[in-house]
Order: sequence, then C-alpha cells, then structure tokens
Amino acid sequence: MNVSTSEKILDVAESLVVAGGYNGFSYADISDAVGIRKASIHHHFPTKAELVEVLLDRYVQRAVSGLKALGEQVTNPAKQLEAYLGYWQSCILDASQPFCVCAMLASEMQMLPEEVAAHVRAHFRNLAIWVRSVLEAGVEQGLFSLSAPPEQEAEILIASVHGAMLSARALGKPDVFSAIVSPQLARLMTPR
Amino acid sequence: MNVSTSEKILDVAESLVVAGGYNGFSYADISDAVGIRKASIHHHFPTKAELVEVLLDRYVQRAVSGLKALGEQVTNPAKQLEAYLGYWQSCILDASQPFCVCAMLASEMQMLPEEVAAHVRAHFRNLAIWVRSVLEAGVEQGLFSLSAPPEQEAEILIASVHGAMLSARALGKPDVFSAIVSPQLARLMTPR
DNA sequence: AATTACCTACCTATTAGTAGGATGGCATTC
DNA sequence: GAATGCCATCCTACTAATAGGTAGGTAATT
Repeated sequence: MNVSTSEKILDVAESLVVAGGYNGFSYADISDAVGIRKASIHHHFPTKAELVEVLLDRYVQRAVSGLKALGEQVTNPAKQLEAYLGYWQSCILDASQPFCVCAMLASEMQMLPEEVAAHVRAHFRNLAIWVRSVLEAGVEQGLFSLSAPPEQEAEILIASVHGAMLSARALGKPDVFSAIVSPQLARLMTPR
Repeated sequence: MNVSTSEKILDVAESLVVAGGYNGFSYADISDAVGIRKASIHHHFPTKAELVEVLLDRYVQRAVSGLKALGEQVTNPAKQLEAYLGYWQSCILDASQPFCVCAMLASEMQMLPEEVAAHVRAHFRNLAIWVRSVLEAGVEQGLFSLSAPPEQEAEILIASVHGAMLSARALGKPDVFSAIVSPQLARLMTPR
C-alpha cells in the first residue's frame, strides 16, 4: 500500500501509454488518475519526455530481470519460452496489460524524442538476444529444431508476438493472440 | 498533376497517420504540407474523425481492389503471396510508406472513434479472408503444405508481416522486414 | 536552514472547430 | 449574349479547450 507518488505516476503513465501511445495521454490524464495536481507531476518528472524515459527504463529493467529470474527458476529452454509467451497471453486475456509498452512506442518511433526512441531500440535488441540464447540452448539440448539461424528465428518469434498483439487488439479478440503464437512455438519444438 | 485538393489532403493525412498515428498529427500539419488554410480543410472534412474515416475507406478500398487485381493478373497463389509481401518490402525499403495505416491505427484502437475503429477491424478481416483463400488455393494446387488450418495460418502470416514492420521500425533497419517475412513464406512452400 | 512534496495561479502554444466574407465558375433566365 | 443567382472553394478572424510547462508559495521532514 505504501507506494510512492512517483511510482503511482509511473504506473498510471505506463497504462496510459499502453492504451494510446506517447501522444495519446497528457499530464492532465495522469493528474486525474493519481489525484494530484498537474504541477506536482512536473515536480517529479520535469518534462513528458523525461517521464516516459524513466518509465521505459523501469519497464526495460523489469523485463531484463524478469527474464533473468525466469532463467534461474526454469532451466528447460522450451519451458522458458512457454513462460514468456504465457505471460503475455494472460496479460492480454485478463486485459491487465494488453500490449507491450515498447511495441506501442515502436509504432510511433518517428515522432519520439531521441532518448525515448533509444530505449525502445534497446528493448528490442535485449529481447532478441534473450530469445536467441534460449533458442540456442534449446537446440543444444535437442529440444528445438530451427529452420533458420537462431538470430533470425528469434526475430521471427518476436515479430509474431507483437503482430499477434496487434491482431488481437484490432479484432477485439484476445484469444487470437494464442492462436497465432502457439503454432509458432509448436513449430520450433517439432522434432525433425 | 490535376489532383483535387481533397485528394491532396487525404494523401498528406495518410502519410501523417503512417508516421505518427491518429493523435500524432493535426490540421495544422496538413495545412502546412498542402499549402491551404486550416479552415479550408474543415470545408472538405468537417471533423478529424470524418477525415480519417474517409482516408481509411479509401485505403481499405484500394487494398481490396489491389488484391483483387493481383488475383486476376497472377494466378499462381505462391506468386500472389510473394507479390503481397514484396509490395510491403519495397515500401519499407524505399521508406515511401514504411507502415500499414491500419496496423498503425490498430495499436491505438482503444482511443479511436468507433467509426474509425470499425474500418480498422474490417481491414484486418478482409486481409485474413484474402490470405486464407490464397492459401487454400495453393494447397489445392499442391504448392503449400500447411501445419495448421488455413484460417490460422493466414492469421500467423498477417501477424508476421505487422510484427516485422514493427521490428524494422523499432530497430531502424528496413531489411529486418524481409529477414522475418521470407522464412515464413518459405516455410509454407516447403514441400512435405 | 534546507529540502521535499505538494499546492494555486498562471503562461504560451496548439488543438479541433466555427462564423462569415471574398472569389470565381456554371447554369438558368431573360 | 448579358444578367442572374447559386454553390463550391478558399480565405481571415475568431473561439473554447487543452497541451506542456513555470513561478512562487505553504507545510511538513530532515
């Protein structure tokens, strides 16, 4: 319960970004949701760009440590991928966070302040590195059979995840997400 | 050269939507690009929602007739898919239209006026139907071997395309698009 | 005494949108 | 064929609301 105001601001801002992107929310929206005056938000985050930068920093950091923790907790690469995809599936199904913050911002890339854009790029690279390493470990253990280099297979899987989010959102059907993603995972695990 | 003002407005608005989405542009931006006063844009399109609605109508209609023309011109289903993917690949490579208007708006779905959202949904459905029918024709001719029902394979391909657009934009590397999409197409065409 | 967190009150620029006037082409009427 | 009225296009000039951001003050901690 004892969560600081700046955390509350970041939480609200994050969900607003997920809903409508960088240009889809204002300090007034945050003000309403948090129950604090606009000027007070500026006290914590002088500019909108800085706010989103911190928000992204937190998001990317959380993703990194989340995936790292997953790696320590679950050793089977196949189960690791399942957990990653399952995470998003449940977020989308219960509508708690029906879109990746970075995927959202990626679509607005051309209009983002450079510092924000850099964070988005970093997330995409981090994610690709993680998926790639999981795929490589899985191949080594004979769990996956890839039809392309692991680097490329990683990009394909990531694109499928983001594309599936888009389709699910566009059609207003959360279950579309797993209909797209599950076969992609199954394909990797199919024994040759 | 003799293109009407309202066409110019729609052209400019379309490229602005591609760049930054619904909330990423204003009548002032259009005004600057077209060389006409803001009020004159309101003469052609009373509200922003109506403007984007007409824009989307045009876009979706163009897509439908484009795909239909493709079907009449190219009979081989494999070549049809290649042409569809190649279209986007060249758009992204030469940066002429580095994103699908509907994919862009799909990410903002939650904040869109309902009429606009309906058009976006329609495009996703149309596209799925087209891809599905091409896949079915290809299977019948022994060109494709699907590992999931054609409906699902269509959704997968569409998600890959949109996800690939996102990744290419996020990373600032246009060639990422075909690195993701080509193997997906190859996979469908792989003989059993 | 200084700092943190919040406030009221304000600022300027921009947003979508409106009111009403000027221009100019086109069809109807005389 | 000239005068008529009409209507589409575009304009200047405005509006109210909202955008991101600032100035300066208060009250409680440190």
